[in-house]
Amino acid sequence: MNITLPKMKNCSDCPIRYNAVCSKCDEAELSELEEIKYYRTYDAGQTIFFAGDDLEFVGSIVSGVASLTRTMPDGRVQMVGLLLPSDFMGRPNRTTIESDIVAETDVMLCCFRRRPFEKLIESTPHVGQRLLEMTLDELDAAREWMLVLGRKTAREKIASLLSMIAMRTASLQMRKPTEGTEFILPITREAMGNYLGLTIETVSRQMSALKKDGLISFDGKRQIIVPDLEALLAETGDDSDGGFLN
Amino acid sequence: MNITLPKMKNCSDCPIRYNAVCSKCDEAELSELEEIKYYRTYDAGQTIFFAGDDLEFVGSIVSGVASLTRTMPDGRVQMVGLLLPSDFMGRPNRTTIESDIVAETDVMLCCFRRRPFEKLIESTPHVGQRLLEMTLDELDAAREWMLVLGRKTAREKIASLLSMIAMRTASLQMRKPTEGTEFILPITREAMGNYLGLTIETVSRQMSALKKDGLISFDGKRQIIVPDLEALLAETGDDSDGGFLN
DNA sequence: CGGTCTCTTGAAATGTGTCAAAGGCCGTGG
DNA sequence: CCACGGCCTTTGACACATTTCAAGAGACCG
Repeated sequence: MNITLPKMKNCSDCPIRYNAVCSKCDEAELSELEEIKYYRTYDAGQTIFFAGDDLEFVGSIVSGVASLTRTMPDGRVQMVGLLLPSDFMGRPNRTTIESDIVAETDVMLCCFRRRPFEKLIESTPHVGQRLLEMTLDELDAAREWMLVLGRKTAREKIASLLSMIAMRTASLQMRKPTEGTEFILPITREAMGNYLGLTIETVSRQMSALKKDGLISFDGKRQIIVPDLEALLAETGDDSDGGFLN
Repeated sequence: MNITLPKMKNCSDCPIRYNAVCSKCDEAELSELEEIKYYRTYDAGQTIFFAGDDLEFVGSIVSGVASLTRTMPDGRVQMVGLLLPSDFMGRPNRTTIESDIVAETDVMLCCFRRRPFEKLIESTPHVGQRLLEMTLDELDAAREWMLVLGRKTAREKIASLLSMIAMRTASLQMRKPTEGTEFILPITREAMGNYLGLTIETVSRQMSALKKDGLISFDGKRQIIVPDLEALLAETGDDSDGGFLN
């Protein structure tokens, strides 16, 4: 899954300028950041960090999708986070990382070496405040996911994942999500299974079942068409349109 | 499950002074906090906030245990967080709360009305910095739990929960956890099930199985004795002593 | 056009849930 | 002091969803 990487020179051109950890920064703060930032790119499938690695840098996803996964000694894998453009990767004040971080698609990162970034948090409050907000949002998302993992059926899990991606895609495109939506699944069946705590066979079966019931259809393996998002949301087990639509 | 509530007048007597959101504050900052703080107590079983409630205050757990739970429309329940002494409850910059918060034991809170606290975060950086640290730790814990929920068997789930509580108890008592430990389970079987994504019957069966295998024994229903913590850890499916022991 | 990888589908195995009943603990009231 | 009722927990039998094991289909690439 190749995605053209944005070409940029400075922060004002940056596609995630108003969503990333730097979004609250004024011009002065931004130029401080600009001095220490650097870009890195990864190909789909490449591992950005291995669990246990020294966390030499932190940064923002500029484009692409990366996953955080934990692996048990016997090989069972659970995805514990999905990093999308503008999401922050790594954490200050921690020298090692405890999950693998893998580029699910081609990924471009805006990086800061960890130490200088930590100092920057102390000196420029807006970065710390924004990072707190983003971390709280991630915590909410993680908790939402705990409900999915702990209590939902396989069909509800798949519907939840597809709805989440559909909602996000629709909102990026500034469209009312009520009518039909289509999007490209940025992850493989295996990644879906690892995200949802299911085997790939179960993922496949439930995808087929949703298709048979007319809730989704495919265009190829990855392009998903959702003719009626509300109908799909009804399959998630959550409150109908649980606050998403309005 | 009753716990005697600490009697205090000011922050310097506070049992969580060096762990809570205020732990980085100097004297000046502390007296600012002191002016706006107030205490509240709840009986075991009482709900502190209902999902959807207006978040009028935030605060720290001074003593006791509270849980965060989400409930699906059909009644399925998943616990998404367990708040222990010094943990922070609520979040700044969010007007409503999306989980129920329930006192699992008698609970004492140190509260701040939300608005003044939000202002305080902007003015006293140490509070915000500490809150960021604590939130990042919670996020790590939530991710750890996603692995438990998504990929572990019932037996491994129970072993993970018991190990976690045993480790924490041992470290509070400043004891090497290697040899025997005993502790009081602060939660009911139902709460265990809700935490682990299991029914109470499965919890009960697995507890019995662990007992039959000599990994734990009971003294009453709630007092748990762990003769050999490493043996219990080996049942969690994680790396043997995964960084906990040292 | 053969090889590899991902995905789909089928049949059987199994772990956990569901339904049901009984046991233990504890406070209340006779 | 004992009996009663309520609540939490345990245990059993059976049902069922998901996993496991296995084979085949489809897509992509050299």
